[in-house]
Amino acid sequence: MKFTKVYEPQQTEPEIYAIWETAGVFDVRPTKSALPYSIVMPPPNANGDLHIGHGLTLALEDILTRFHRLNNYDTIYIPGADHAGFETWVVYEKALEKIGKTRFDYSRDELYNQVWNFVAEQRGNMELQIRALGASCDWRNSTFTLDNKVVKTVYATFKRLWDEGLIYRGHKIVNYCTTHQTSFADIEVTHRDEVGKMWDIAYPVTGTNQEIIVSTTRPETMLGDTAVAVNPKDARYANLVGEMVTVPIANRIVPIIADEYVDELFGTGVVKITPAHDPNDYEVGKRHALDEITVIGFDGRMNEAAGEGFTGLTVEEARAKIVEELSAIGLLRNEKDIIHSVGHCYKCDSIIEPLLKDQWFLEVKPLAERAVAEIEKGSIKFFPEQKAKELIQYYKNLKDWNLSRQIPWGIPIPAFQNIDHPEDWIFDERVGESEIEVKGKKYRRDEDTFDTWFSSGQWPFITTNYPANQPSANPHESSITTLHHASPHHHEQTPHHTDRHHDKPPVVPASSSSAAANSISPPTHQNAGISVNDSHQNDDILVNDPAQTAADLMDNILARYYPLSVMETGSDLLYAWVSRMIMLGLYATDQVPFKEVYLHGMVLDEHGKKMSKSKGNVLSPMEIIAKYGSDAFRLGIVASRSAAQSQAFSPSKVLAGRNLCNKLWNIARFVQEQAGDNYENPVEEPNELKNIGEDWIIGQLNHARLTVEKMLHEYRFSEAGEQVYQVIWNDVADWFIETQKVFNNISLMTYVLEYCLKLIHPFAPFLSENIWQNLSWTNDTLAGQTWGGYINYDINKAKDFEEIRALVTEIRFVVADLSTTGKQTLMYGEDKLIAKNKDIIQFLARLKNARELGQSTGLRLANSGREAWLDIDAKTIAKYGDHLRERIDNAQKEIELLEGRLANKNYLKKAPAELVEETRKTLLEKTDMLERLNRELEATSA
RNA sequence: GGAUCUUUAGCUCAGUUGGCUAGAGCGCGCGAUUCACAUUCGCGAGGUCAUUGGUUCGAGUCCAAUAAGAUCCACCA
Repeated sequence: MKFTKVYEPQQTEPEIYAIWETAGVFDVRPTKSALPYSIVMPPPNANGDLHIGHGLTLALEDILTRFHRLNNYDTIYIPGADHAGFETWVVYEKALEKIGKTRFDYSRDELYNQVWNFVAEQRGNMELQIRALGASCDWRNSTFTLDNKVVKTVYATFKRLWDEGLIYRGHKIVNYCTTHQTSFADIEVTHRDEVGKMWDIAYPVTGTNQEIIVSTTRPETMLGDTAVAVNPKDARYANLVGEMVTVPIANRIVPIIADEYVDELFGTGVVKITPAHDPNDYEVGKRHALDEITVIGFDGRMNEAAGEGFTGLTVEEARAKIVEELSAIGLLRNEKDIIHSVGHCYKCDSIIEPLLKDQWFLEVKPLAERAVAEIEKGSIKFFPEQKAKELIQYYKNLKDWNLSRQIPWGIPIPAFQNIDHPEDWIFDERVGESEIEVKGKKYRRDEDTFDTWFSSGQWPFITTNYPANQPSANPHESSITTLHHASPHHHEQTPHHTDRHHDKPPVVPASSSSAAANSISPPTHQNAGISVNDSHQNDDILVNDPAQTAADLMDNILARYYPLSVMETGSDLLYAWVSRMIMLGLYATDQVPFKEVYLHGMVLDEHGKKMSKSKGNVLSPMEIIAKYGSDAFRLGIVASRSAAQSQAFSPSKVLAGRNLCNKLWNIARFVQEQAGDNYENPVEEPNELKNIGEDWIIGQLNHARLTVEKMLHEYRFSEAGEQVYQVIWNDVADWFIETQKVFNNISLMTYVLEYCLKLIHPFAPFLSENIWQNLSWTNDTLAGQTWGGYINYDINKAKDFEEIRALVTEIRFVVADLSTTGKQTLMYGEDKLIAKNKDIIQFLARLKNARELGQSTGLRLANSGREAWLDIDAKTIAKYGDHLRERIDNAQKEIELLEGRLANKNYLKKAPAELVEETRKTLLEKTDMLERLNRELEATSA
C-alpha cells in the first residue's frame, strides 16, 4: 500500500514532473491521424519570479493542452522566455544602482553581456517555476526572444517592411522618459488627471500697444515658441492674424497665425506654439512651416537654446523662474488651478516629455486595415466576444508606431547611417560592428534597439518556424542567403532610405527568414494531420537526407501548428500584444496567427483590490503551491472566473481544491485497498453492471465528461472545473463508493477511478498522475493516455437509483429533523424497488432494519410518494406536524402557480407543447403530493 | 470627450439560443463519527438576481433609462 492517509503534494510534485519529462510525454509527436492543436505560452519575463497572473495563464493554457492531448489531438504547447527589453532593463538598472554604477559606466556591448548573464540566471529559475505549475510544454521547442531564429525573422520582417515603404525614419515628437532615457510608444504612457496651474501670459504685439494673452500650463516651453495661434473664425483676433508678437524673455519675434486646431472657447482662445515640445504644436508647425526650437534636452534639463540663465535648469526650475520673471516684468496676467491629464512613465512615474527625436516608425495603417478586415470577417473568434469590437476601435485610431528604444538590452535595429550623409540610411545585419563600410562609404550603427513588442508581435510564426515574409505572388523566387549573411552583394541592393516618402520602393525580393522556408509547404488546417501528402514528405526527409538531424526535422514539422489554435493571454495585452500579432502575422504569413483568442482578466486579491507591493497584498503562486500544492492552486485560481473579468482570488477556493485532491486520493486509496495490492487487471471495460447505482454512475460520469468537453470548447473553465468537482465528490464519493462498500464490484470501481483521473487530469495533473503511478494495475503515464469511448448503461436502472437516492435523502432528513435517538426501521408495503434494494437503503440511510409490512404505521415518507414508513412513535410524530404544515403551504403555492400558468390561454397557445405537457405533469405530481401530505397530517394529529 | 465592463446568498463569484423550485466554494446553524478521507459525514438556514419602465405566454438572462463602482482609449494650450 503506497497510499498515505492524506495526500501530500509537496513531497511528490517535482518527482512527478520528472517522470513526465523523462517519458517525453509533452514532446510533440506529429501524427497523421490526429488534428493539430497548438498553444504558445506568452513568454514570461526572464527577469524574476512568476507572479499570480502567470499562474492563471499557465493553469488555463495547460488545462487546454492536457485536455486536447487526452482527446487525442496532436498537441503542442510551446514555452518561451522573454528578454523583456525595457522591463528587464529597469530591473537591471536597479541592480546596477545598488552597486553604485550606472549605464554610463559601461559600453553598450558590455551592458548587453552583463544583462545576458543576468537573464540566463533568472531564466532557469523561471523555468523551474513553470514546471512547478505543471505546464505540460514541449521544452525542446522552448524559444527565447533573443534566439537566433527570432532575430533573423524580425530582421526579415523589418527589411520587408522597409522595402515596401512601411518603415520610415521620422523626426517627430516622441514620448520620452528623461529618467530612463528612452522613448516610448503611445501605448506605454500612463495618463493621469492631476492638479496643475494654468498661467495667462501677455505677448506684446509688435509695433502696437496691443498685447495678446496666451494660456499655458507649461510656461517654460515658451522659450521655444515659434508662433502664436488663434482660430481663423475667431472674430476677436481676426485683425491680428499676420501680425508679429514678441515672445517675452526669449525676446523672439514670431507671427500670429490662424489654425483650426485652436479652440476659441478654451482659455483666451490664443495658443502659444512650441513645435519642438508638444505633439499638437508640432502638427501646427508643420502646417505653417514654423521653426522647431528644442529647449529641453533628453536629460530633462533646459539646453543652451533656452538661453542665458536657463541652461542647465530642470523643467520645474525653469518653470518657476519663468513665472517669477514674467511676474516681475508685469506680463503675467493670471494664474489658476486646473485639472489636466499628465503622461507618466509606466515604470518610474516620471513625467513623460514630448521631445523631438529621429526614430524608426512603422506606418501601421495598411496593417491595421487588414487586421480589421479579417476580424470583421470573423477569421478570429474572441472570448469574450466584445473584445473584437474594442480591438477594431483601437485599430481605427492607431497612429504610426515608434519602434526605436534607447535601451541597450534588446534586438539591435539593423540600420546604419552614412557618416557623411546623415540622410542616407541602409539596412544591414552586421549589428555586431559599430561601423561598416559599403561601397567605399562609411556607415555608423544605429545604437537603438527594437520595441520588444515588435518582435513579440511575430511570436506565433517565429515559434512555429512558419515560413514568413514570402510574397505569395512569386513563392519560388525566394532567395534565402542574402539577408542572413550580410554580403557585399546584398548591400548593393540595399535602398537608401531617408524618409517615408522615398522615391520608389527598392526591388530586392523580400526574403525568407527561416530555414523552414526551403522545406515542405505547411499544411493548411483543413488538411493538417490527415494529409497523406504531408506525412509522405516527412518520410522523405527522414529517408532521403540522412544528414538531416531530428532537430531539423522538427523545425520543418513545427510549421503545421501555425496558425495557432488559440492565443491565451491577459486582456491587458489586447492592444500591446494581440493587436500586433494579428497585424504582423497577417503581414508576414498572409494568415491570421491564431484562430481564437481567449483573454483572461486580472487576478485581484481576495477583497477585489489590485495586488501591489506597496499594499502588501501580493500573493505568490510559489508560496501557495508550497502550502497547498500545485493542483490546489490550479483548481482554486480557475474557479469562479470568467473571460476578461478582473476577479478576486479567494484562498478558500484553493482550500476547496486541496480538499478535492485529498478526496480523490482517498477514493483511490479505498479502491486499491479493495482490489488488493497485487491487483493487475488492466481496465478495459468494467464487468456487467449488475448492482443498483452502477448504471447510474456511468451515466453521471458520461454526462460530466460531455459537459467538461462542451465547457472547455467554449473556454468556460470555471464551469468545467465545477463539473469535475461535483461528479467526483457528490456522485462518486458520496454515493457510488458508499454503495460499493456493499457490492464491491472491483472492475467497475477501477474503471470509475480511472475515469475520474482522466476527468481531473487537465485540472489537477500532479495528483492524478501520482495516483496513476501508485495504482497496482496501471502502466506508463496518465499524461500520455487518451480517452476511450463511452460505455452504455441502462437509463431506467439509473433512474431507479435516483429514486433510491431520493428516498434515502428523505429518510435522513426526517430523522435529522425529528432528532430522535436510536436507529429506525423502514417498513414498506407493495414496493418492488424498495423490496429489491432494502439492504442498500438500510446501509445508506443508516437504518436498523428494513422490512415489508402490509399496513401503514409510523411516519409515512410522504415526499417520495412511496409506500414506506419509519417506525416512529406517535409522540415524536406529533412534533412533525409543524413541518408537514409548512410543506403543505409550499405545495399549495406551487400548485396555484402551475394552475395559473395553465389557465393562461396564451401560454397554452404559444409555449412549446412539451413544456406545457411538463407543466401538466408537474401539477399532477404536486396535487398528488399535497393529498399525501394532508393525509399524513391527519394521521399525525389523530 | 469616446468606449467597455460590473451590480445575483454574510463574503468571493458562476449562471451563452429567455422556460418554470437561481447554483458553487467559503462562512453560518443543528447533528454524527474512529478504519477511504476531520483536508470527514448527514441535514439545514440564507436571494423581490441594483432601481424603474418596456418586449414576451414567460425575464437574472433581451431592450431603454437611472444610480453606484471599475477599466480602457483619446486629449485638454
